[in-house]
Amino acid sequence: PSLFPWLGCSHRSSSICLRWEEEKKEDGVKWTQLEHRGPYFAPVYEPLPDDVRFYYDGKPLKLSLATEEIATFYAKMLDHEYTTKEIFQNNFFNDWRKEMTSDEQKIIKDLDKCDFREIHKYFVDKSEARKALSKEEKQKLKEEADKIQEEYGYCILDGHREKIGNFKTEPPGLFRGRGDHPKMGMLKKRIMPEDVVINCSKDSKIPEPPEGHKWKEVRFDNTVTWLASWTENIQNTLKYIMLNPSSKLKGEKDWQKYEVARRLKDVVHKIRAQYRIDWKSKEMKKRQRAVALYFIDKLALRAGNEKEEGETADTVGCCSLRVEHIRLHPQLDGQEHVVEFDFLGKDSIRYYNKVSVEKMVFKNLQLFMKNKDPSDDLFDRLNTSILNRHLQSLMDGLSAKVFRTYNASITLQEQLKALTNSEDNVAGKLLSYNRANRAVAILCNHQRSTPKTFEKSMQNLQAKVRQTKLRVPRPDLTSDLFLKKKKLLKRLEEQLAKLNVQATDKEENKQIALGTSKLNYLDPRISIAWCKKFGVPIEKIYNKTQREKFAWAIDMADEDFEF
DNA sequence: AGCTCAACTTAGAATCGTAATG
DNA sequence: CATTACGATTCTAAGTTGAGCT
Repeated sequence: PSLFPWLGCSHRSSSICLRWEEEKKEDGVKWTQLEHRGPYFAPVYEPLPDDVRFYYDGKPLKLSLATEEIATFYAKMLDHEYTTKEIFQNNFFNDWRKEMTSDEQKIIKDLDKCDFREIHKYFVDKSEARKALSKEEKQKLKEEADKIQEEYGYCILDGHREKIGNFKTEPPGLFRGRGDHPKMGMLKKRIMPEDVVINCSKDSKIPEPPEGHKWKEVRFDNTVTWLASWTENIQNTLKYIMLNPSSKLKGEKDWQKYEVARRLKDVVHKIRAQYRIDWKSKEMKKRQRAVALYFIDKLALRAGNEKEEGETADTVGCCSLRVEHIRLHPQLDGQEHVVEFDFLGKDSIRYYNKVSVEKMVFKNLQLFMKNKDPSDDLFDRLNTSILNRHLQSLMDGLSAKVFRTYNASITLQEQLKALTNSEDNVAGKLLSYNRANRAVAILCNHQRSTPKTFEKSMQNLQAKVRQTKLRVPRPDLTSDLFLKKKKLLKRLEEQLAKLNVQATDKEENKQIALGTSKLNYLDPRISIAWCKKFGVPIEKIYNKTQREKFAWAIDMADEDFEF
């Protein structure tokens, strides 16, 4: 039986199977029934034992409960790099002082005189103690967590029991922005039921707020998919409780995303031809649009919205590139018309690339940069809204990010075709798969910091390779002795090959994160078709969670699937 | 056209749990 | 059996998009 009966077998014969689908919803309507228990709130603050003290200017100082709680947030982070940063310290201290009693404010005036070390040690010990718990005690904790998950972790959506993605409110703490964030260290306040808006269906069992509390609001909006929301106090933006990726709602949306990208495949040649023509347009605006689109298409850059200065880290995408982010080289390393990109993108991840571009693009860039300061916008006549409006006019549903999805998926398909050798064993095929995946991750600039244990674990692996090599019997033994060892030889050679593959894969993966593209950019049907075609079990490619997320694709893709 | 904002997807780091190893 | 290593999972920040307003 199908995991996704509502999908029917529409990929094979949509007209016949429509009857399996649920009642078609009106435009914008996301559900007809939604019932849940509301968010699970972060545990209340437990005061420190009396023997764990905070010191000011060398002397112990008993803090009020609220002040102490915020002190523990800082204390817990003491050995993190964040606490060495001046902005972090200042933001923390400002916000902390705001929550102090007036007596405390009179005393605590200098963060440098605050000694959190005893509190820090208390939490380190506590976490050690947790790790050292007996099997039974750990089991008991696990059961308690499972019970909460069971009670709050699911909702009913249109008759199906669905897993919720994030059913807990975010606990209070100190804001940890990425990169050079001006708000790092600010106090993230505790979310109370009075901050929370509940969304559910009118006729469902309305969730009860915790004893003695009220919800901010209960609404019945079936045009949105969230179950609860609140406004976060750092950036003053909304946070939502939403469904898990394994849910039908998210799955269908995911499917739809890849179908849009597949439609782009049909018109991308036309679009490319058009932007080449537009490079010569007499309208500056059109030229900028055409060059930006070329970057988005060729380099898989993000759209690049404008950001409010001073509110977030200074990062850019395509439309928000500044003159200082590129350098033009008429010649470089034997190539012509080279553009050197160097900027911080999403999450302050550096994008560095040297690309040889078409002559017309190069000339246009020179033109766009003429008489500008380094801090001026490269595309001063363009923004994401203009670009996306244009893209929408070229194809229904087309926006800048569709190019990332399209180029990622088509690259995976092409690379799999080029790299897979049907003669290889499963390990060899998996290396090819990972390499194809890696080509996409590199295209999308999905980086990670080299794992702390990388060098060590690489050395361990190399040592293992050496050991295995030593055990391989040598043909210089007398020939019948050698023949007897043939079986062993074969086994060891296989093992050795596998280890070498592992080592290669590991090294190539040092600073590349494969997960993001796998989860968000690669049409899962490509991978599933590949698995089926080459006899690789799907579990080798997708773990349990991933198989749940991609259930829709596992259900529909056969080995002939073409993106 | 430009601005603001809600709603949603995408992202790497931190933490957790378990399998491999000694 | 204890420790380590690593994949899985959780967490929540940081993007994109388009609607609605002026």
